[in-house]
Amino acid sequence: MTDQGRLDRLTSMMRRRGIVLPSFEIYGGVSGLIDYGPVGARIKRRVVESWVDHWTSQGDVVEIDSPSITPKEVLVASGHVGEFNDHMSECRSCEGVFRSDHLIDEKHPNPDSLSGSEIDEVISGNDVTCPNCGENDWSPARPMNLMFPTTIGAMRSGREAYMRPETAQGMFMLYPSLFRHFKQKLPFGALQTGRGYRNEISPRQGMIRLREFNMAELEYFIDPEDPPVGDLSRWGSPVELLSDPEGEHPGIHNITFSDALNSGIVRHPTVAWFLARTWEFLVNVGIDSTKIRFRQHTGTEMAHYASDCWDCEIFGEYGWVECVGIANRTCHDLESHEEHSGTNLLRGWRQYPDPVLVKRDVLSPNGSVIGPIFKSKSSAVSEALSQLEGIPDEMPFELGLEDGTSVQITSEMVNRRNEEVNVHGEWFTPHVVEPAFGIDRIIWHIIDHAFDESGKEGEEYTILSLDESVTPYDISILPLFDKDGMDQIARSIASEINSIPGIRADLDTSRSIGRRYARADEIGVPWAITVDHSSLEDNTVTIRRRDDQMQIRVPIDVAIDSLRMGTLNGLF
RNA sequence: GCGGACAUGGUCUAGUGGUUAUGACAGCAGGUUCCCAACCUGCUAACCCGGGUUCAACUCCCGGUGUUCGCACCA
Repeated sequence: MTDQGRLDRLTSMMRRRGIVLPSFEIYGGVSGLIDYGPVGARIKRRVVESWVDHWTSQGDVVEIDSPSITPKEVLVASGHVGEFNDHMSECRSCEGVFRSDHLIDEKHPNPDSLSGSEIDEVISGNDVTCPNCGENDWSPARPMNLMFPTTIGAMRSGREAYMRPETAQGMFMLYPSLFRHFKQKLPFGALQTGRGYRNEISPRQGMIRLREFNMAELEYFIDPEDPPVGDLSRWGSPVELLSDPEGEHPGIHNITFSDALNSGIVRHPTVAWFLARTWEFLVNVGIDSTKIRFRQHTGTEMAHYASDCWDCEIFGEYGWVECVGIANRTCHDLESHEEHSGTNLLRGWRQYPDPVLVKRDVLSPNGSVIGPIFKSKSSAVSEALSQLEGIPDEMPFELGLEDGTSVQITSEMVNRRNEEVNVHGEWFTPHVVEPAFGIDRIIWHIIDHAFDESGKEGEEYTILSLDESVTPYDISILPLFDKDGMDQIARSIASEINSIPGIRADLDTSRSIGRRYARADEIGVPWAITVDHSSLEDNTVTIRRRDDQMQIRVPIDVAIDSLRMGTLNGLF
């Protein structure tokens, strides 16, 4: 943590200037919910757009968009209903509340797997005392799910559902469509940005822990036997990696991504690629590269779905904060959804380099004999015959059926046949590498890192030195005086600039010019055009650069064209 | 969720059981000013919500909500 004053000034500024404010404030506010105001919403839009661009520019990643409301079955399969569901036990003596599984960690090999009543049995059978007051007087364990429950449809026929705790399930639901879209070839990825909902017990720290928050997640589907290996040599500078203290390379490493992979600190090549691309994104939107580090999860803190996980942490006013999680979710989700839904569409096809000729003996059922004998059971008999591994040498033999019963098969019922087939490939469940971004946390740190109070000529002065890709406005248009024709020129410049797609100008006409520069600097507007008396005579304006307050004079059309082309810096 | 502290214009704040509830900054209108929060005049704008005590509550009490600190929690 750094000095408290700066955090207060920063959050005050963000309220005052309409960046981020508490929601529903006239009704007292709700903790864990925030609004982006007129300035903040533009910053957020640009951060999200940069993020989507960053990943879709890879060419094998597409954007999708799916509902927040998610039927319960989906979240049962994903594990969120079960695992996401911590039990809490309350001490009747001191009213302390504790996670039940933590209380019985040492009394039971796998406390996570227990139901509420089983937990209570373990607690009462083991003389578990309250860590706070030492008493042993527990109320029954209560499940405390962090998801917001809701109902789809009205009345009793409604279907149980939850607000999604992550956007990732949307990508898994759409896997069959994505597989077709990518011509049935891995690897490919899909991403979406949107809201996620977690009913946090006690959200604190402003926009760091929210109950409704903006996520941006990418699911990258790969063949685990042929994981894509990106070119990591593009990133030459070392990055801070804190590897698993229980792993093979414990400790802090200052190392390039490429060396981290080669030395085995990062275990998976595709994960390494996403670490590097994540770092690149963060730096591109203005995160200070010296305040980024990656931390590998230990086995015990890993989410239920992940087999390997790195957090990207960013340092700011709240210390090191996890802003991105990069997880190798393996085949967990797709496999579980296949099982729960009964579909077989969540697979990838692995083509063999050369077809493999497979010879095998099969017993093909003779329907005209089997039918009359087994009647309603006959289709089960045929099915069992086709599943048979290893053909019995002697007839008759006992054939086990799926329902547990068995039947006598005689030689008249089957034809022994020698089958030869060319096998061209095989189905498998793809693995998933997932970078999951907390957009609100990233926006916080972008603004934190840009918030520069170093002052100007000894006076207090703040500049929000945002990267140009995420500023709320691209430029301010300032008539030196709001009269004498300067107002007219300023208005027409503003409207011409605003007609350029994706570029926004802010026209500010009130109070002194210095005050207006200060207002623009405070919210990070990188450029200002000032219309003055000379503009009336020769159609020139001055362009002011936020970061050094330098000014140059150019013709109006040069200013606008350079803004359009993004080449204003070249004029200085 | 527990315990403590706190809650006054947009922001930061002063203060009182009873008169018109401070001040600064920001904002608005006008004046002035030929480029970096200047100055002058005027203006807008607040006691978190609900109960209770009291002749009278922004002030005291209780509850709620929010903020914050510590504990717990953070998949």
